[in-house]
Amino acid sequence: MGMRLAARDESVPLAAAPTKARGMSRERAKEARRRQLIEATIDGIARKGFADLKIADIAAEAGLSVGIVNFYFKSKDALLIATLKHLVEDYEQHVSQVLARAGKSAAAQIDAMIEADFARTHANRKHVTVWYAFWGETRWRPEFSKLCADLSTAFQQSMTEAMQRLIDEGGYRDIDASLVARGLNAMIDGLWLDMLINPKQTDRETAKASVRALLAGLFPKEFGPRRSANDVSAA
Amino acid sequence: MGMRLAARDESVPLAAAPTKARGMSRERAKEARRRQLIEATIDGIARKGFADLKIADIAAEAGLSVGIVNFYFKSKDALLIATLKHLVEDYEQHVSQVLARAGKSAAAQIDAMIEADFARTHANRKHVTVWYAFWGETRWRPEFSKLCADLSTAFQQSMTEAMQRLIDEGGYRDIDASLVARGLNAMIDGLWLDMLINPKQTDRETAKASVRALLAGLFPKEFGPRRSANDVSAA
DNA sequence: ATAATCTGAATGATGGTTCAATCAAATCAC
DNA sequence: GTGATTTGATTGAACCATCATTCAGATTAT
Repeated sequence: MGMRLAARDESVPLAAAPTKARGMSRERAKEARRRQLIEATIDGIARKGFADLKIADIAAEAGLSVGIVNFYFKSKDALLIATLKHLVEDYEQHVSQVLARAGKSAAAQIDAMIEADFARTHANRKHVTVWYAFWGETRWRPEFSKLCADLSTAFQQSMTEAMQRLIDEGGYRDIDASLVARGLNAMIDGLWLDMLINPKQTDRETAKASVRALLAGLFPKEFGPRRSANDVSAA
Repeated sequence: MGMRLAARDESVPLAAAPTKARGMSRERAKEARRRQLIEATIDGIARKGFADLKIADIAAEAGLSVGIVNFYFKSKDALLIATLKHLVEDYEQHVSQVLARAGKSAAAQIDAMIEADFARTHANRKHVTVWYAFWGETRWRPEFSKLCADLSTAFQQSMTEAMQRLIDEGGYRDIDASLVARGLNAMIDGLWLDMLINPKQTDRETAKASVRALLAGLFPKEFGPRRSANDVSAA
């Protein structure tokens, strides 16, 4: 390898490197930087798109230099995988929290899952944009694929269980819990796409109303027209 | 501009250029090549993904040289836009045909739209893959965005009209046609995503069954458990 | 003969990655 | 404690591989 020494201009001082907070252990500081770069990647995708996202964009978004990315992640690809992993974990945690806070009845749990999916913190333009960017690439990246499939399966399972409980307790006939749960989850993802493509026509509230409209037909006792969301949310 | 002359090896003959069929006018031949390149682009996206698709891949897929792409399209971007336009037009035509063949009752028309969406020719791995690739990029490409939004709006409108007719004629109460139509369309898109991410769990038939399961709850007379798809399909 | 079509090597721009130099924090020596 | 030394973190220019695009020349159709 030949010389690649830079002729640094001594008259220009280097930008002050952001200093870790006092008392923060090196290990924790390292974790914080990784997190910072992941957040910058999310913002970067939202701003520039998946295809146009450069390492330089991520660095700029984080207020750091380009070299730093390969110091904390072995490649751009590894950073993208870490970012999707972060999104998945964040989403799982969000749903768990909402479910734990909700009433234990089957209807309340289903309602909570819907609320979780359309919460302001997650069903916003930035998040939806980034999720669809990843989904668009999933097909050719096995690591993306696995993360998405596992999340989808887990959510599907929770929804099916709650649905089965609702069917059993409510004495409903001729309803396949698994099919309905799959349709419901699909509808939620599709409504996200709608919010992405037609934000004028579909907002969070309209989307939630759409989901409830279909639930009302299947489970009139719990989601019927005379019952409000508050009724089912109460334990 | 300096010389960029190639020292072509005269001993190797150029590959025979595919010749247009006899009697084909130049205008038609040109259209055929454009179409060929668009098909190659679709195959290329399906095979390599949006992010990794090179001009060389498209040319190879079409069995032509790299130079040809910029002869028929002013840029790679223009080719991608033409490809999406082709997909949109093809899909619109497909839906029109299926609707025209179906019975005129509201239920039959709704059923036909579902059948159209899950037809073997369109709800297959290749098509779904490519659509999601485009959707993933839509956010940052106004041309993509407009094409997708227009298609979505048109389909939404047809579905809402049929739904309203079903509600009026069937004497249903407390059902908002627009909300239900939006939910239904969203569910279809979401089931496509499911087929993409979890192909083992979700195939065309399961997906259709999911849609019908929800419709059965809302419109028991037309889609209820005792009625088969054939019943509503008949005029 | 002329125009349209087609080829593929050369070009030039772009952007991921590397790495020598520099800075900052932690540890050590006393 | 204070200065010296080691270790870790950060920078950004240089490197280099990768394409989209161009275009001189070859081929084919009219």
